[in-house]
Amino acid sequence: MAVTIRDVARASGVHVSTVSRTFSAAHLVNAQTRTRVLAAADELGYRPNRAARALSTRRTGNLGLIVADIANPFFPPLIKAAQSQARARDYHVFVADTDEQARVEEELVRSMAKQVDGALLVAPRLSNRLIAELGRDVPFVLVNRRVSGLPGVLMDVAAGARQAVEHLAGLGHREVAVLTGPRASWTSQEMVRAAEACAGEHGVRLHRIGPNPPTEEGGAASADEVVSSGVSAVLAYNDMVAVGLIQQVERLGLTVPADLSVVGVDNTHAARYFRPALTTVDMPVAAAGRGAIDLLLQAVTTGESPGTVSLDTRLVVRDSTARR
Amino acid sequence: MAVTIRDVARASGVHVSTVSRTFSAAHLVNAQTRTRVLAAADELGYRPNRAARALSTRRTGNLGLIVADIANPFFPPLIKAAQSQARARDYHVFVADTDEQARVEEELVRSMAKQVDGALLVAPRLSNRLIAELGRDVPFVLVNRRVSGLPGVLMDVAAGARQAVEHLAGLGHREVAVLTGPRASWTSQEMVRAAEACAGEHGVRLHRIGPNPPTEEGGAASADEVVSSGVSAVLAYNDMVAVGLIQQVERLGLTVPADLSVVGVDNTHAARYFRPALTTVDMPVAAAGRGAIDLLLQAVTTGESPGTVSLDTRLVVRDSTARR
DNA sequence: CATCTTCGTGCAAACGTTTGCAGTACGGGT
DNA sequence: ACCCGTACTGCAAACGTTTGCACGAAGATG
Repeated sequence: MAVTIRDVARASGVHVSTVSRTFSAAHLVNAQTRTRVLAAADELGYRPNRAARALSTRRTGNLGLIVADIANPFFPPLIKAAQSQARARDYHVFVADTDEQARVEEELVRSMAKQVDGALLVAPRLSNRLIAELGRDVPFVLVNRRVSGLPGVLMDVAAGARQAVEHLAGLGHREVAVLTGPRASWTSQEMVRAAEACAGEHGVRLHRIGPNPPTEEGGAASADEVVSSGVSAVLAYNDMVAVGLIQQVERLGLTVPADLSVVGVDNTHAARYFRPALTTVDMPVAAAGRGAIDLLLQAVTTGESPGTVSLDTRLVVRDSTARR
Repeated sequence: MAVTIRDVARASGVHVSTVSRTFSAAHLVNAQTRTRVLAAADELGYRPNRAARALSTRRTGNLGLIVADIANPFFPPLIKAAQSQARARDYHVFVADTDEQARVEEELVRSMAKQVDGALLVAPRLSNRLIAELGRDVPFVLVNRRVSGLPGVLMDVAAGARQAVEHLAGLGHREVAVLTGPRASWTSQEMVRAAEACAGEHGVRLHRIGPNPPTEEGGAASADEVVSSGVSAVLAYNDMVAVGLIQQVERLGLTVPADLSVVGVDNTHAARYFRPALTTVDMPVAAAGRGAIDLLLQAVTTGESPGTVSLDTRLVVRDSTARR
């Protein structure tokens, strides 16, 4: 039925091993034979069978990519970049979605472990301990999570948070709330840590409100607390939270940015077309996706764990923040 | 290294074939042996090797899912639904992104063909002829595209478009523009066809403007033409186009919906939080994803092509449309 | 000219499953 | 007592590759 290496061998008058080598180690075969084999392969429409190859080499050519929620606009550009980077290296990517649940995440990792050469864990919700444990089964690269001994790509959200707080301080805000994200989110922890340190330096009092689900609903739900806390500015865990918050406080009769300044994080597409357009921390999502794939493939092929790389973030000022 | 069927066989004192059968055809093995084997497997942490299985059965257990652009908010909920449906049936899903380019799409299908048991083509940009041709290599299910002989899931956007036109007609609009999408988009064709028929019935004149890229930029770019055409209402190819259009016409000094009513399509997340909140046609995206996977697995396992199913759409009225 | 490399190729044994076939044991029907 | 069917299990040949090893033919070296 399907055309195999054997058909190609027959058609070009060489042994199957030679055909195999023309595809997997071209330099080992004579240039003339190679072109002959390639011609025959092309003619017959031969495509190597990855399953068979996987069986021999113990490499599947597949990578896993686990995210909390594909529908969260933070992830698609990252997935897209990772995907195309992997494809360029002739790897396929399984994308899986954990619905923000640590249990599902663990289950996914376990079930993927044996069928991929490595996996990307993006903003995982698992405990460090469990991540380290699972990391013994499959090569991992973490995105936005730091676990000692495991390679990772971090977006330096701390720098962005500092810029945000300075920006707000510069606008005269002295009482600022930070809406934290999921408890297990490294990004959230970093953000809060940096914001607190920076607030101290600028004479700003920081109110911590959270944890909040990383969604519009999460933002909306904390509107009351924000209002009653008397702050004049908010740094939200992400753009969706910011949007949810803004909508709700406007329903309560406030205006953004006149009555309340709001800063988001992620610089998702939505931040640009929401009204007021969101001041937000830009995250280098595509670069992170590409970089993570590079690290992962390095780990997979060399067997040793590459280090951790950190990418810059920066504040993008738009219309949701104003002088107090 | 990894624990294989052979280890389990040894540990439980049976032949490998019996172990194999315990996992792939449990009814063929004695209940006692089965529990013994399962115990051993569990103890050793055995997981069947899918590549090896694929080699024997000629089934990979993988499905392909090809979309035009993961970052287009229309797709993630569909991907998510398809993904989880497939996972529940013990299939894995490769997601790939064509960047809206037919050539890339063709290449992707070809390269996936031999490594998946079937593929979902969502809103493909390829020609019918090519789709039919590629369909001979792999079982396909199409979403939002009708190609005779191939199974598909269609969202009845025509019905939604009719409702939209009736809605606008009811608000007193007599000159309406329709911003068409990519030339190869079945959705766009359906939408225009239905809108035209319906416009005729309600004494509305329909101006066709396009094709437009299915993005905000696409919408923004057609703002001039919309304004100069003198229409009082617009039906846009999708929500992103609608948003882009609205932003641009507001830059030109108009107000939506006071000066121009705009209807989107897709009912993406953004439609809800954009200001003005978008009147739009709701698409049953998750249901389509699940349904498409079901059809695909049916095609894969029975070998015969299931039919085409059509899902309802409906107009959701929000704040971007008003009486003329 | 003998010896040593290098290069290109073939041979055959893996890789971990599945599955058609054959064999055994047992219980029931005649 | 015999035969047959059923239920289970083992045997071994696939599935399509890769890869260590061996071998022969040149070419290089002394």
